[in-house]
Amino acid sequence: MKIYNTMSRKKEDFVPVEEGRVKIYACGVTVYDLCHIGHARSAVVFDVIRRYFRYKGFDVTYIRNFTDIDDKIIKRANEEGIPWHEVARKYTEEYYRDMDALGIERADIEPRATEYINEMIEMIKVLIEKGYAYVVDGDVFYSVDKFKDYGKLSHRSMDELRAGARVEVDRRKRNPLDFALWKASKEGEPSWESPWGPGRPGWHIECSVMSMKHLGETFDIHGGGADLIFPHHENEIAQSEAYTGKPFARYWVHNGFITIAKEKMSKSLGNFFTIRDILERFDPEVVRLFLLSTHYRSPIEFSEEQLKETEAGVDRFYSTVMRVESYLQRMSKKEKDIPEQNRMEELLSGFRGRFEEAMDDDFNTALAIGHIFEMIKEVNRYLDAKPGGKKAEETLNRAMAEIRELSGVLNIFQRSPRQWHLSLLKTRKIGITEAEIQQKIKERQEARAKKDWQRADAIRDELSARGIVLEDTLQGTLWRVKI
RNA sequence: GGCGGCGUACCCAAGUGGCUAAGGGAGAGGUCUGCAAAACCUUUAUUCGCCGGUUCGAAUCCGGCCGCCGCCUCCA
Repeated sequence: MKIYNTMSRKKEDFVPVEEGRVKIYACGVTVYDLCHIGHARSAVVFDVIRRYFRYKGFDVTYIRNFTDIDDKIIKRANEEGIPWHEVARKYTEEYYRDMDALGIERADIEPRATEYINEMIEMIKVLIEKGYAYVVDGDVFYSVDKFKDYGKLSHRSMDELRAGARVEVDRRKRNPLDFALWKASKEGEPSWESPWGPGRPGWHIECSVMSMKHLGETFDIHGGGADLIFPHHENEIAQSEAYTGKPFARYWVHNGFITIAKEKMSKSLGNFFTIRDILERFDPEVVRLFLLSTHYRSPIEFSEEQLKETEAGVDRFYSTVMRVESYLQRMSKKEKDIPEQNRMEELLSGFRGRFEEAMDDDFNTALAIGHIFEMIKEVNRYLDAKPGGKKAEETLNRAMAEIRELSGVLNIFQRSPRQWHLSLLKTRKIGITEAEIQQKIKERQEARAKKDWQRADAIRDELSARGIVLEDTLQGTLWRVKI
């Protein structure tokens, strides 16, 4: 497997610290508000990375943290007039609601910063002892000048960083780039006792502590959104490596941004869509496929248009499943020699290899999805040749099983066509039940039996006006939600 | 200002030295159908922002130019 490492700016062969095991730490969210689609991207990307490692037979430990104490949470608490831990609790719950919907599996360990205050204090103590940190009025700062490799992840020298600095300088810092390990709390703010007085941890220290505690001093993959490269991950490296004297993470994996009108989606620009907003109008599987249709490091331009196109893609899959199921129900038992049989078998036998090749190349989900759609096309083509007999039945079953299994690694295409369409009925807010649709189909069937085309078409038009499409097949009439 | 990335058809998007430049969406024509729908077939890039260069051979490597974006600040 090859993985692009932000540290080396190259794709590297993946060699785990411990054979057969992979330890992943991905930075999660600060729970102070609803998540937007950018958070969803990061979560989906690492969810797939984790699933793919597992598929490859690795014993995976995956950690995703929650930052449950920081300035934004405190600010939010003041705005809403509730305690800070209520804010954290509430938005952690909302996070799960969104991520569960998107098919993101829970991480193996989901640590919260506030559960590790003591460990953070211990680590800060050692950093002070080792001369990497200093105390000023109850604050503790990390001294970046003491860490010779500072800037190695973001590929910037200290001078370059300083030259571009746009922040107001805290005069108490020895170097403007020094960052807080511990922040003294002001009156009324949440605080924990520490050797430096009451305060709370800086942002970066939690990830160093929690990853080390659960994954050891050196682990395999550390990642998150590309905006975390500097300063967050740079600072984590400085803290952790100063503390242990060992390399922190071996592979740094960062996902690209979601853009709107070519600009990065962000809170401050106000150009963001929450996951909640989007799930009001699109099925979660559509969102998931959309996010995986582009390589994880490239930017994705978010648009309604693109989601609609993706929706058509999901529907294409489930339509094919419907078609296969319906065909299998009453296909001819007679063996039939068709040229498509060889073609199908050949394509099918290479499918898994193509899928893995794509995924082994830095998790190229876009290409992998391309291969899945190619197989969907081939299955349809095969059906058009009207194959018959035991061999055809086996071929169809095998093809669908394989498509299902490999799609499962991406956690897409796992439902039944019926579930998909029932879900669409809900998402589209079409006020009609399946029973009502079946009733209409029955009425229309009777009209068709009498060759009363006018009546039959009227029923179909009526349903069509409500967003339901009917399909007459040899095996009966099927319904779908119009895409 | 410094550092980095991107520019592939009408849209999205793989491909980073050599088979016909994947796949999806959209449009047009056709097959199938009572008519449809779905599906399939054909069609829409002799060409990969532009200009040079290296090479037997480049979308892929090098140089220049144009355009867009990101990071250097909290941010997924």
